[in-house]
Amino acid sequence: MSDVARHAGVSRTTVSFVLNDKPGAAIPDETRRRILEAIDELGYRPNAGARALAANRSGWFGLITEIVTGPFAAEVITGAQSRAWGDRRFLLIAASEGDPAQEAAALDQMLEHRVEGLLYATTWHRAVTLPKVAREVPTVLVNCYDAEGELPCILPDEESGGHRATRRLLDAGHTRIGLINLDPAIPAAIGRREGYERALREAGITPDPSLVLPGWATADGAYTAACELLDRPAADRPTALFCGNDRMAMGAYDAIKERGLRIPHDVAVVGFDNQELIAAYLRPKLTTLALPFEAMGTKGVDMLAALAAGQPLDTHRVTIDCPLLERSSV
Amino acid sequence: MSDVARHAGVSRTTVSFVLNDKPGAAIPDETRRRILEAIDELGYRPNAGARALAANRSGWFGLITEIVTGPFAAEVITGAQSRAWGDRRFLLIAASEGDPAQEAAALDQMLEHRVEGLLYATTWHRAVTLPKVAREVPTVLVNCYDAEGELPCILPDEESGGHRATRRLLDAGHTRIGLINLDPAIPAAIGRREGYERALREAGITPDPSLVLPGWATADGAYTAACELLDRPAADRPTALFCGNDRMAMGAYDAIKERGLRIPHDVAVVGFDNQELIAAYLRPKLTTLALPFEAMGTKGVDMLAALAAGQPLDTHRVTIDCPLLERSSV
DNA sequence: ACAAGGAAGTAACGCGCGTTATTAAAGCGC
DNA sequence: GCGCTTTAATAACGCGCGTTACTTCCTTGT
Repeated sequence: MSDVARHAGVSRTTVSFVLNDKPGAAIPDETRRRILEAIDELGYRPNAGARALAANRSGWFGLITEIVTGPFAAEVITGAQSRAWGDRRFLLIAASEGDPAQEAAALDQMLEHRVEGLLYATTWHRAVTLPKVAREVPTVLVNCYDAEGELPCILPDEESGGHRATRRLLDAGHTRIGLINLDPAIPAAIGRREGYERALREAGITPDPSLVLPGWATADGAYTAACELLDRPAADRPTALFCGNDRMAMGAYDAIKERGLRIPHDVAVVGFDNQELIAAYLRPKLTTLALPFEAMGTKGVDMLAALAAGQPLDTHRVTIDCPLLERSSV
Repeated sequence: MSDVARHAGVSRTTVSFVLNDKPGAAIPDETRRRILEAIDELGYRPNAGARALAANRSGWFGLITEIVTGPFAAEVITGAQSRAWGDRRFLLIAASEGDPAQEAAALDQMLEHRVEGLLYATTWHRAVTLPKVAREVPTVLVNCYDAEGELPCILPDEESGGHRATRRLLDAGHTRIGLINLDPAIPAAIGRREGYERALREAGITPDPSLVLPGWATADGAYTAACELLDRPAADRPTALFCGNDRMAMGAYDAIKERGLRIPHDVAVVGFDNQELIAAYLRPKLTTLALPFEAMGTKGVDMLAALAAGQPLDTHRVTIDCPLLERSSV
């Protein structure tokens, strides 16, 4: 920077002023031009670390995920990344791999790097408890919530997702709709079932509990559940299946095809999660709901930016819609 | 740090010495203990940015990928991450999204952050040309190579992968093995075919070109190719299919099942890429080869660390084996 | 007794930059 | 010509730390 100043025949301070567009500093166009020219000629590049030190503003946000591998974390990263870079902020990413020791180490490093905020994302919607050092810095939870309800969090709107899926099947003329659910105790299963039942009631149909079976989040479990539903007498048999996730839809597909039934003519299927590799390559392609991971990532950075700037949050608990992706299974 | 020094009754220099285990500095245990105690009591945490500035060693490596989403990039990140954190180095990750402007912007930021090395990873094995600013810093290519052959690169060993897959099928007793290949012009397709033919020749079988069909990297293309192979007269019909990737194996599965043939009893299948969501959930589960993305990521960081330390590289072009994952389709 | 040498610790500079207070020059009204 | 304001630019300090050169005190050997 001193070289640039010398080259342009000004002081280092002046260079700093044009570099930062310092408001209140009166720099004639001619001087500014000379400086920019010198920067260009010398190939000068400001040192981000030194700027951070001097300005007491690191520009870093931390992002802790359970696993980096896996489509979900990657989407959160993508969303957070794009939003952060656009704002000239940067993401220090770490994976805890579910190991508290690694998580603590990651947290330590982040604090040493003086992150201005922390994003904590989980693979599936659930409750978490953070180490208390995390309180030293603004923190936002993504796809999870803390039991005490103290930290702001961003969650998928499971209920409206369940409603939207069911509604889609109702619109296609189905009235007996089976729900092959996840583990019934987890928030996703609870919310989606609520949405499912609300959609039915709104259509004047009383939800039939015998049409709701757990599929235990596996293709095999869903296959078993689907077999049970499809082997009922014609009058009791559902003409559509809403599956808790896409892997389960895969199992359901097998059960349906095995019986010589066609998708979607005989049985329609809606999945959940939009795992591209499954949903887009099943035959026929699977209509499913997407978990809004990318949107959750960008929203997380937004909230962090607000918190880091000392602004209050309008909402402590944000839910984001799960959009329906139409393919060919309905 | 000054607070810690005052609290422990020593100078800041001494604190720095114990913090960095400065060799040659004689610190009595008693003094060291007092200092560590003060650190603990005051909750002192060194400022990573300031250390980097003073030591003139940022500790950052840059990682540029085409897409963050998608299983491949995520694995590279995982591998690089774990290796880097273990070495107290950190990864500044950016996605180019295939956009040269974004790529240039990312590169700029990385250089401003004074990365000590750059990892450039692509989604599929191919040639690339980097912007020349990338030459300002040690660079290693991952899953790609530069046409000039100047930059060190890490590539999957496609040939040995093709050999291993074919060998597995030969060992299971198959002698007529169909190859439903990727776009025949890309390095992956060429290498794998070479390995396939070498394995056949080693088993005393002359490769039959009519058994090699392009599947164009899609499930539909592979379905078509598989149909063509399976509809041949029994004597010409392959009893095993080696598919260019797992999505194509999916298409092959459909063709096989449609004909009432069983996997693996009537037709065995081997895929490539190990896309967990497909391979592990197809029924039966798919035996496939894994692209060693994670290993490539860790190796990349290793090479970068060596380069950043000024050590020469033993090999300019590293290939890494593609391990076989046995499941139930052979 | 004294020199030599090691142990323990420190003052002071510099890393690359942002920022504040201050100065010097230029413009303006009378 | 003199005061006053605006414009243009700078010297100097501090951010939090690593490091070098230097000082002081204590042993040890003869």
